[in-house]
Amino acid sequence: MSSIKDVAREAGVSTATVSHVVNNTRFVSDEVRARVLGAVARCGYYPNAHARSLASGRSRTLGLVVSDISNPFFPELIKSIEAAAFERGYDLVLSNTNYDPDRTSHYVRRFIERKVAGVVVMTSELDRALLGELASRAVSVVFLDLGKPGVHMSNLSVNYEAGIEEAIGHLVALGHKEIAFVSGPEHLRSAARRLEAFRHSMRRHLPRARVRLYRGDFKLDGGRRAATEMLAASARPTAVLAANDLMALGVMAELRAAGLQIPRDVSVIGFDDIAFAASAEPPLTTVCLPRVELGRRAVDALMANIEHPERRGVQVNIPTYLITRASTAPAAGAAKHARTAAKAAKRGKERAR
Amino acid sequence: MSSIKDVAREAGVSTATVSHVVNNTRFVSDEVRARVLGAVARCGYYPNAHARSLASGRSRTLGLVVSDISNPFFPELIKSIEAAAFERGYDLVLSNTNYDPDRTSHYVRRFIERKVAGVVVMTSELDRALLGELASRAVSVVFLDLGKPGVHMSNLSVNYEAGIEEAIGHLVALGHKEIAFVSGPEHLRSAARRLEAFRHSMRRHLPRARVRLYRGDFKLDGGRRAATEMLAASARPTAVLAANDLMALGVMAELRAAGLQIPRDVSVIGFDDIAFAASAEPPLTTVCLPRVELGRRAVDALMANIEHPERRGVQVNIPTYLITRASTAPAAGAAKHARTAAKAAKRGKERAR
DNA sequence: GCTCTTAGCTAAAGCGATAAAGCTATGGGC
DNA sequence: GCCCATAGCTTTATCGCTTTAGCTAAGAGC
Repeated sequence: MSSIKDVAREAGVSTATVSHVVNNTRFVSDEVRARVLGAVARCGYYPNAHARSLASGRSRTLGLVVSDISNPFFPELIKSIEAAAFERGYDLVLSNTNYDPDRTSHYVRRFIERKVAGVVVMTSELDRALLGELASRAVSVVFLDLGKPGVHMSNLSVNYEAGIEEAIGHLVALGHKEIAFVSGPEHLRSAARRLEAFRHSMRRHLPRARVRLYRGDFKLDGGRRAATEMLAASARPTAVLAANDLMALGVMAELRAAGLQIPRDVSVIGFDDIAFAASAEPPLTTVCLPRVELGRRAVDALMANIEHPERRGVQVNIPTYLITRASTAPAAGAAKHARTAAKAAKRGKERAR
Repeated sequence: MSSIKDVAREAGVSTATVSHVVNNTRFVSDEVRARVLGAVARCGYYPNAHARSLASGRSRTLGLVVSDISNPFFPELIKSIEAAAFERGYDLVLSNTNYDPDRTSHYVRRFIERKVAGVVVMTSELDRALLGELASRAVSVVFLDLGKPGVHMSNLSVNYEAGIEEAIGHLVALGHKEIAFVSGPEHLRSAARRLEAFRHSMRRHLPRARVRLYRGDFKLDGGRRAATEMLAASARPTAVLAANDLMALGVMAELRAAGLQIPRDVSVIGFDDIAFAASAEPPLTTVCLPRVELGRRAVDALMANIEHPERRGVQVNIPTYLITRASTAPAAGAAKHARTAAKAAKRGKERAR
């Protein structure tokens, strides 16, 4: 394919001039500019991005590290990051780590080899050693609750506390005292943060309540299993807060399969506000983690780091807030429905996969 | 950062030798190899991907074009494509077109500039002109129902007919005669193909039935609106087939909100088998479009094109098949034997999975 | 009328790898 | 003992661009 030399020859100018016309890096007279543009069109010239990056030392590429695209939390986030990158003329290289640290470091290495301008880290497998590796090569990084901002590094700090505080406040205001929490995989930082926020809010609102904890997996099934355990226990909680929407949906499905009604018998609150939350049956009350904003601000912060490498990274706070829908209602006596619930639970089991 | 020259100096060899050690492109004595590897480690050497691509003319990058990541059809597909690309040492550049042709061609241009080895096209905004643009620059392409295979181009052909035929057959066996179809946006090829398959199957099974068509948008709301229209009509269909799961879910939600029970009053079948289908209330009977396989085979085909540019692209057939869950039941008033037959079939299917 | 800017271009040195071609011991064949 | 293969490196051209320094002509200043 034709290179800048061919275009230069065709236009009767030097390659430098072609470069300046193509990149608008220097004034070129209208007449010459027109000639160059004509030649570009006639040659079907597309600049070679590799040659360009090699010569300029820059690459207009961002790396994105996520742990699992198929987790409904990510698609919208990725979409917003992709859109922001596109607007700025950056390409996005996607990496899905599947929570695997080896794979993660493999990807980091590739990003370095590619000389990406920056990387957005939306997972916690990427530890401080890897972050250091990136920073030492002047790759800008923006990460999610992975530490403090530093040279080339900005941090997005999600205010889990605010939303969870609102959620617990909401439940307490509705008269709930027996509130269960379905947590995420404990090795995930985001799960730990959510749990911590829950504990904190509970101490504040219901200091003497027993802490009912169920360990989940951030997936539908984890919610299902937690609900099954709840049903098997002697005293059911009147409300459950799940560490993410997927589990909340699982909880609702299992509870309903057991013949309970939501929110009449049990109130359920999720976290994240994935698209399905609003369309669930009943629509799920949930703590919204604004992902579109998160993505946009991630790219904003990254760009600031890229354009001003001398400045330290920034700390960006991402709010969370409660969206009240129909899965929460005033607490009622749970005892009343205990018997029918138990029976229904049996039927539900048979039907369950 | 240190380049191949620094490593060569440090190891006391030529850059060619370093290159051969790093890439395993030629035999190098154990002693020298060890020296080079030592130097690589000491220098913290990471080869510059751009220099490499420029010199070699290859790039180990794939482009992926999708129309909307936030459509639940895509995440799993992307995940499988990403995994296949990673295994082969290729990076994936993601592009989300939002169904916008301008954006799409912008991306194609970038892919060409980047000298991507191949691009996976999972959308139909990318027309034949753009495909030609890619092919003429020796970029391998694999696309979804966008035309015939050709030089550098392979086609993945989804057998919509098979699954929809199964679905209609299933409904007819259950005694349904009034079957409605909720279609997708008509300008999307995949929507058109699904509708066509529906029409064809209906002609086969119920040649004299009135064709009940509702125009949807591939989103939850489209399903909702279609259901609202159904409820408003004088005669309700006894079953509805939606062109994708999202709309099927929307149909179910709206129908239930109107007090109908599924599948007792209306049977619903979706298309795609997104993750949520199995967890819906009731679990959705749907036509599965195996996305993990689709992604894997897309990358396989692409790799074949890349590794054997002289060979013509191939035609890959992707099957679709019905997964029977709990959203379908015999039509009210249907013969009893149909009911038991259907139940038996259902048990068989679920076990088969 | 001569020098000095300045506008507007060109020349050419890299960027960091790959890869074709070339060089030099070493050892086998006879 | 000589020639020739071969193993194992090195030399160096090249990929296609950016970018610094430099060149030239035209107009400004006095």
